[in-house]
Amino acid sequence: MTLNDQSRAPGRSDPTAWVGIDPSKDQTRPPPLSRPRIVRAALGLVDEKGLAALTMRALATELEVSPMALYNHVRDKDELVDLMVDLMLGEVDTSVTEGDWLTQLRALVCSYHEALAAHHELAKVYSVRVRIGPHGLLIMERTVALLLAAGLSPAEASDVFFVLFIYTAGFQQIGHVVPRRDSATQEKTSYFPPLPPQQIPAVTAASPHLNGPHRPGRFDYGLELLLAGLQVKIAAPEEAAAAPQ
Amino acid sequence: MTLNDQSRAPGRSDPTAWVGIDPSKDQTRPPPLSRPRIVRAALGLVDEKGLAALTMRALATELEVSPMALYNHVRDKDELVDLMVDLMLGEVDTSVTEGDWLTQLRALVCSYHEALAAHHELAKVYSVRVRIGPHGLLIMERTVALLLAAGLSPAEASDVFFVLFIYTAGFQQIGHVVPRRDSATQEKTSYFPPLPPQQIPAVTAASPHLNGPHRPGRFDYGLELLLAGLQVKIAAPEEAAAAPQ
DNA sequence: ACCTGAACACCGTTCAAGT
DNA sequence: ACCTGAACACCGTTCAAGT
Repeated sequence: MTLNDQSRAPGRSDPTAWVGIDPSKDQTRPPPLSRPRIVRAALGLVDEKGLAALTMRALATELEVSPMALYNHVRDKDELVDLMVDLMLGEVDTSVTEGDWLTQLRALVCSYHEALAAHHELAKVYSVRVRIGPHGLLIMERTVALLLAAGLSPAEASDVFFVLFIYTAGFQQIGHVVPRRDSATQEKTSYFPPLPPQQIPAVTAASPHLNGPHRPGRFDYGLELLLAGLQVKIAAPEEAAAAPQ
Repeated sequence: MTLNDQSRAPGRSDPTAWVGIDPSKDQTRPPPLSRPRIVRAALGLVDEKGLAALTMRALATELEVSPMALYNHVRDKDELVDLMVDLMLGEVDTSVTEGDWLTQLRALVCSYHEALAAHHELAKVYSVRVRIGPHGLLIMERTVALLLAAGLSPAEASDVFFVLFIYTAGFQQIGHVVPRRDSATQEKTSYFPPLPPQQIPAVTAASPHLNGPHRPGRFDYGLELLLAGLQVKIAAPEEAAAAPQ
């Protein structure tokens, strides 16, 4: 369940050993191309240089290989991204079984959050679509199982799963308020367009908290909000079915 | 507050009238290029053909103009997208002032959700970053004001704003589980990789609800979860400050 | 089976030139 | 001031050819 899970083809000896090259400095004579090696290199590239830097051509030069060589191991860029996401999700700890369902659920979602935060450039890719892989399926299974254990119906457990999933994934992509560039001076200005403060008193009052990156405990705060609401729904399942609107 | 808000340059007469062309079929002699006309055409293009179809070149041919003509009205594609997002956010109804803060907040978030759902291809763009415009700022102001009216501190109101914002925007991008393509047969298979059902009992039990697009009331369900949690926090503000984890 | 170079059909954007 | 065509520096991917 670590990053290295997919990295070693079992039973294959080090191909650089017989040449007498120190295997620790494997940059000099790179190991042969393989699906796991490509995926790990791609994740490293995105972590280091951002999602926009992920280019089949750039990845190929990183691996010291022709761009087209990649296509022998990966159908296209879409499939590569799917594999990268599942590699990232392999870092999620799904093995916690101590405590009640709420404790386990909180631990699971927090671990999911931490895996996404550790690769938050890749996490942005959720925006497009989710093609679920083995690790993603395992997380799904554990989450839904805990919600069923809490007494929810399969339909309601699915709804809650999606809410938790959407909040956690969305947290990585949304909300980082970027300062605007002043169209004339090119300089970064305030994060909101020039409006007199008296027209936006609430934003002005909360300005230091609304600006900039997320404050450290913000994810946990929202998660507790969701879990508190969940406990309310479980305690009073009748009127919770339909929204009062 | 409608789509047409930016569309009419005030006091400009119809440039096709003097030629004797029926202004209703304005496709024959297009009106002169302008920032609002470009932005509306771009939004129409994305709504109709998807986000990937938004190309400066495609937009230019849609407007029957050279690609480079657009750059006289728009700095680059990034700025165009910002303008499109703010046009979309102009559809949000921020004028509801009846009822208590909770009623107003629910109405505001629902209207926000509906605007995004009406242009859900464009809504995906939130993934990258948010460059807030005048309409976005107005929504921010109304939301934070309602939360302050509910008795929250500026810091906590900011946290809640982001949670609502992340959930609503994230709902448009995340969770649509796409079926995988079988790597051999090219046919769409189940949305999860082939694992024996006894290894994923919870997913199997909830399978009809987890698969496919979101069920109709799912957004409202998650919103009520959040609002229920919010009411709990407001009722017991002391221990709510720090997450128990 | 795996890798390569050349080429195709695209992008966003710069630039010099037109009116 | 506004628009144009040509060109630049990129993309992902197909194809025919090599070993």
